[in-house]
Amino acid sequence: MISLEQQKNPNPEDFPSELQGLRMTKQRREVLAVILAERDHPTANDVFSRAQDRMSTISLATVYNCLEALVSHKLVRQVNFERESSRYCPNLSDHCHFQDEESGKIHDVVFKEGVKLEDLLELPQGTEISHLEISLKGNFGK
Amino acid sequence: MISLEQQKNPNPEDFPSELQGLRMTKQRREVLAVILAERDHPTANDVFSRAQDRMSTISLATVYNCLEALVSHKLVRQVNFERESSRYCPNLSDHCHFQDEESGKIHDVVFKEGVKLEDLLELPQGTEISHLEISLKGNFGK
DNA sequence: GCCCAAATTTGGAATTATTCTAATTCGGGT
DNA sequence: ACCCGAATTAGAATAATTCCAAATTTGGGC
Ligand SMILES: [Mn+2]
Ligand SMILES: [Mn+2]
Ligand SMILES: [Zn+2]
Ligand SMILES: [Zn+2]
Repeated sequence: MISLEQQKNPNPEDFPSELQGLRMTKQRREVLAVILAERDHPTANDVFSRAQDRMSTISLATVYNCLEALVSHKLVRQVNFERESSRYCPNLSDHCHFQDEESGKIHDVVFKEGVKLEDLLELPQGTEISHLEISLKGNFGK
Repeated sequence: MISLEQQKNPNPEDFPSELQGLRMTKQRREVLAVILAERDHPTANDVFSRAQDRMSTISLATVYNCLEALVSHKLVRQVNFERESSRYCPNLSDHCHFQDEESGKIHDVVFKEGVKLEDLLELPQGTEISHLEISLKGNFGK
């Protein structure tokens, strides 16, 4: 059993045949490997072209199917900025996203330790949050 | 000079001919009035049909043009949830959005007083934030 | 008021990320 | 090896948004 969390160059072969209750098919394995291989935030198309390098027969529809399966089983995160195409993130730890307006690149931003959402927002009590997305845009000082 | 902030039934006629440096054309006035008339978060299409009630000749392209003009001049906020179509918000005060998963409706959520972003996030120093979007999903307790 | 250039509006076509469809292939269990 | 439900595939469909080029409206100068 491997730790997917911080492996540098994951070998798809090493993934168990099931993760989080999701059957690891050849294609899902490949898509997951592609995402885990880099610390960036590729679009579905990026994932598609990277996956094609090692599996030339994979289809874009399959990449979308795999991404949706991986996201719903919480093996990767989906990241949205305004109306841009979705991106996919290998980092499962609690974090949010900052887009550098100059390069368009997306960076992970970690929450300070011990901060709770209720400390920040006037939420009507009883509210249950199932999903939270924080997205920042800006630049790194002049 | 009127206060747009909390007017209940704004009369487009009352808007000055220029706001925030934006020329108030008939159509922009109408689109703005539609958005200010309710405290909800209509889509471009919602705005289009509401605007058509009083201005039957307005076109969807124009609604999109007007929305983009109003948003960029900060007379209206644009709100995004995942890949759903954009919504538009009349509330210019500092707040974020909660979507009730049962009804799909979007509610404004106010920030607690005195909380600063830097208190929450490990931002590399020097970072300048030009845009921030916080979106929550969930439900109101069982 | 009239004229002009510039800005805006308009209908329709184009774009494009994503989803859908229906047919084919795959794979684990027998 | 055979079966059956699940997964993959190519291609068509969808839908929000943007683009385009023509028509209209606008404000400013005369
Ligand atoms: Mn998300
Ligand atoms: Mn926004
Ligand atoms: Zn990330
Ligand atoms: Zn709002």
